[in-house]
Amino acid sequence: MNARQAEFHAGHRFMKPTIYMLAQKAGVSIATVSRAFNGHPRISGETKRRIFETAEAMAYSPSPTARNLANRTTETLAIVLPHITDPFFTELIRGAESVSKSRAYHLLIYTCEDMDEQNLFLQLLTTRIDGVVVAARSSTGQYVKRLARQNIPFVMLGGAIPGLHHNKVRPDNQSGAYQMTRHLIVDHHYGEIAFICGPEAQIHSGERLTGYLQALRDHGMAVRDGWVVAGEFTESSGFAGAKALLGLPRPPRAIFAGNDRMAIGAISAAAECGYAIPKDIAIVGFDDVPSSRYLRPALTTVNVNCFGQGAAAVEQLLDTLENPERPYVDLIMPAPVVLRNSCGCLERET
Amino acid sequence: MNARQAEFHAGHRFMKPTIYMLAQKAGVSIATVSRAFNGHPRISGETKRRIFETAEAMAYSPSPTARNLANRTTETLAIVLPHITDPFFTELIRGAESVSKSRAYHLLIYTCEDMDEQNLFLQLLTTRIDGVVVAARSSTGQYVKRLARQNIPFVMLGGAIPGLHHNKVRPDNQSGAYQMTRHLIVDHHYGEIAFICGPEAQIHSGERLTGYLQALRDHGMAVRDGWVVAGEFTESSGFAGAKALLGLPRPPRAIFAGNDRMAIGAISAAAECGYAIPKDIAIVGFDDVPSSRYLRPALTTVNVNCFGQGAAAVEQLLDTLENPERPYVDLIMPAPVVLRNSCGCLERET
DNA sequence: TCTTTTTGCGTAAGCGCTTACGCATAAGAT
DNA sequence: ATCTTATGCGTAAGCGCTTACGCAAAAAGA
Repeated sequence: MNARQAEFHAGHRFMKPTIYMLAQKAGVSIATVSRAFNGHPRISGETKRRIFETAEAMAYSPSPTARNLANRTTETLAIVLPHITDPFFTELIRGAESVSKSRAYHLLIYTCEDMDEQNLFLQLLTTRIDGVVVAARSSTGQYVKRLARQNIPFVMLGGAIPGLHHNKVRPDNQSGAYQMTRHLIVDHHYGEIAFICGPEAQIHSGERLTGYLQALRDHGMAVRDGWVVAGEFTESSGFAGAKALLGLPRPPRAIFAGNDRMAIGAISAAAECGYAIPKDIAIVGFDDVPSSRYLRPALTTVNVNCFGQGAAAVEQLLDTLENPERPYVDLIMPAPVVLRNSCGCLERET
Repeated sequence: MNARQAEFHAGHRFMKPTIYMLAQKAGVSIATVSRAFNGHPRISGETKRRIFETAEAMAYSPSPTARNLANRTTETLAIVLPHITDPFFTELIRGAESVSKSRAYHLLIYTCEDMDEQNLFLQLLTTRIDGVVVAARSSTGQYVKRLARQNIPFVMLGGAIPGLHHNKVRPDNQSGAYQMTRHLIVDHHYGEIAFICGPEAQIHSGERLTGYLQALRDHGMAVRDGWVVAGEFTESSGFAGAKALLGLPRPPRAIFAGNDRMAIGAISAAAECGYAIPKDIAIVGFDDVPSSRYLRPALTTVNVNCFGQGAAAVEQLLDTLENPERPYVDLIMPAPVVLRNSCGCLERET
């Protein structure tokens, strides 16, 4: 079989060299070739040298697919995100990529953007992955259950699936929003604080809103009608939201945007309406995306350590991959307030 | 063998169901199962139904790896980028993803960020891909040659490898920069125009610089010493570059940043130095990333259709994958100037 | 009714690797 | 010099699929 295969292959024109062809040329068996490429100890230096030499000469490199099949592993992870437009998610990816690379795993990125979630998860099943990191949306649960059923390890970012035990990492959204609101109330004595909320489909939105409301309540402040407006976590929705707020008969003294992108839009809107920030109106965000310090004024926001979340998620995933018996962990990342200028604090850091 | 394998598998606890197990339970041969899952015409509706039913019941889904091996294709593409922090690249990815999804391909994203290029390309060889899109940097050539040697189809984004025939798509950087400079000179009569250049390693940088210089020359304007400063295509380097420029004994009347991120940094710097934009100084960018219209003032820039580039690149790749004899194409994307406010033009679009 | 064609399915040989076994030969121990 | 043990390598059986080939039964044609 060995010889026949080698001959057969040699007969073809552009066929990629296989382990059979290499073995034949190097005058060894395919087992030896395999051992050379896998760093097996019981192989002589001389043989190894010869194999690598011939491999180089014929531009051989082992077929990853065949390897995957024989090894029953792909060394590949996937990360599922709503989209990659938001710096929040790109930072997440950077974190995830950083640790998957350091542990020699490949990372596939999937976005729901131009595909409904259901199809995405179906496609996920047709690819070779060892595990998945899923950035939760409220609708994600049902699909993730499919993964669970197929016994594909996964970790949820920012959410939990009821009735399912699994790894998760999430920022402490509620506390972050609470502290930020508290800062505006207690440290700046702003009386009227509006909130631009993110989309319902994103789990973060609700948690941040809750923190904001809780802080108002705890400090005896009423929630005025029309002071919580809906946004989409995008610049344009932040812009629109702020315009609406500023068009109110009695505009707020501060705007708390549910994320930094909306804060950026809100700042544009306020500037366009002739408001000085933070003198006339304070605007703060949430996420602390890298560019928020390059805004003028520099954005006061809540740091959720996007990079760290991505990194932690992959770390957990790889840990349970290596040790399936390992108990699931629920990692809650602290979300500290980062004071810059847009709230009225005066530090200057660039 | 069939029966033995099935029994063997059944004996294990958590082993994923294989085609053998499914075939046994459904009372057919593995060939029939395979045919059912591949939409083969010569199979009865009844049998197919039964197979899918049992598959559903035992949560079977065919192993992608085994399929890949048998089919000698992976339906997976890779895209190699310097990083994903820049919206330019995320748009590129969006474009690439959009067409690869529509043609039922998977897309792997690779960044050089925390890994030197050489390792990245080595890792690329250990994954299962049918082709690669490479966003060129000046150092990329040598590595891409390796791909060529392994007969892996690829297309270059923004650059060409000398001595190698291949597909490429690139923006018309030089013409875009030329037109933008011309706009500042001819339409606004700005006499002193500085340029913040991108890093040498990125091919775009040089081309844009060339266009800028050419326009100055064509309009009889001298290039003043110190008016071309080096940047890194990041906000912070744009900030620093602008600061340097504004600290000059005779600061420029306009700053042309080599990309939008640097323009954002430059705007911050100018604002911080008390300059009004565009009244005191005009600042323009390059790329037209989505958020540039949410800057205040809205950024005048050059549109390079990042999304379109990514899409076109994948399209070309898939085309040569489907038809290897197809001649290589060199697609040059137009790079029109987009007039907004930061140059002094007054349109208001949001 | 007797071909001929079509339909539905099974058998077995791959796809290109890994690895358990096992067998010489070389090295070490006694 | 003899008996272990270690070393280097080959044989062959998988990994979980696809598919060419072939055969029986059903459908169509005569």
